[in-house]
Amino acid sequence: MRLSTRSRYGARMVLDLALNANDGLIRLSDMADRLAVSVKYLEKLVRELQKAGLVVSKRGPAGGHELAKEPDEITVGEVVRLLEGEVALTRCVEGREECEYEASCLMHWVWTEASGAMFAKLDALTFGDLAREAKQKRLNCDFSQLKST
Amino acid sequence: MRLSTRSRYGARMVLDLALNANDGLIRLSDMADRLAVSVKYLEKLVRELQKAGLVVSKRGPAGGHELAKEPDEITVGEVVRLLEGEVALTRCVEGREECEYEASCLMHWVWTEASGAMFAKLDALTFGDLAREAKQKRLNCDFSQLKST
DNA sequence: TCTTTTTCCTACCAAATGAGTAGTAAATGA
DNA sequence: TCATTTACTACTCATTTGGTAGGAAAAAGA
Repeated sequence: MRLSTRSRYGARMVLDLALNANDGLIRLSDMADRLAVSVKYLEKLVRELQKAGLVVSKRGPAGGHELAKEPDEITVGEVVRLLEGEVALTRCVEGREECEYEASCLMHWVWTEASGAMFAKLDALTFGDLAREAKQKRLNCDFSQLKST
Repeated sequence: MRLSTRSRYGARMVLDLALNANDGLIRLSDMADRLAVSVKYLEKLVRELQKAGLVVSKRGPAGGHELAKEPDEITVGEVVRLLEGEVALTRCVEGREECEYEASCLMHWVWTEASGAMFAKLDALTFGDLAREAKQKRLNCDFSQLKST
């Protein structure tokens, strides 16, 4: 029951874009530096954010990426749901696949409740909130120094 | 971010033991029938419940398993934590491994909050609660019929 | 004591998933 | 045209998950 690196890096990336929103388009190579994640991997993730309409990108020199919406309009839950392949605690809760046991299955209800509680938290939190928090606490959210240690 | 079958089957098993507590020792083969899971796999899981002091077992004819505590004293969270290898959303939150980024990492806090919310639910729910609920709703929690369909 | 029934234990295995890389094509600005 | 940057496809490799196999040890009854 681990969040995949996809969500974690993806969330870091959206936060990075939110924090650096004033600098215009952000290059992946810069983000890769700050986030301590390979360019190639971020590339993969950013395209998903893009397809979901969270990020817009531009190619060529002076190209890069930026958020397509206000940070306050992007929730953490949204990003996690997007990048995390399997978003519910159990397959049956997700509703993709039907659960033959559902009717007689009490546990089904338990898992639904539990993942509901988690997403309630994540959905209530926007990247605007996080960006403000980071600024207030003077967190630069730059992992590049720490990388070597 | 999926619960493994270990937790799910494990929780089903504890619930089964709670529901059939009056029948004395429960054999794995019976549970395997009701839960629609192989004996071999349950065997593996029950031993972990046992080592954690949730279940006591006896060998030989008329042997079997039973809960070592009252169902009301076993929470769902406890069982999940036990059987789920990785219990926090991220490795760093779990605290096993130290997170070099922790200090400057806002996301760290987010994941902590989210998994906290989930476990708050799971920890608040005992198998006693579930057993009463099942009885009240007349759920027998027997998956054996459904298996074939 | 012998047999049967049950749990206990150690390996092993196959498929899926996760995490990431390689290589190339397509824009774009100078 | 050339350097730079994203876009895309395909592949790889290690780890995890979800089991299975085969037997050993205990216990109860005949």
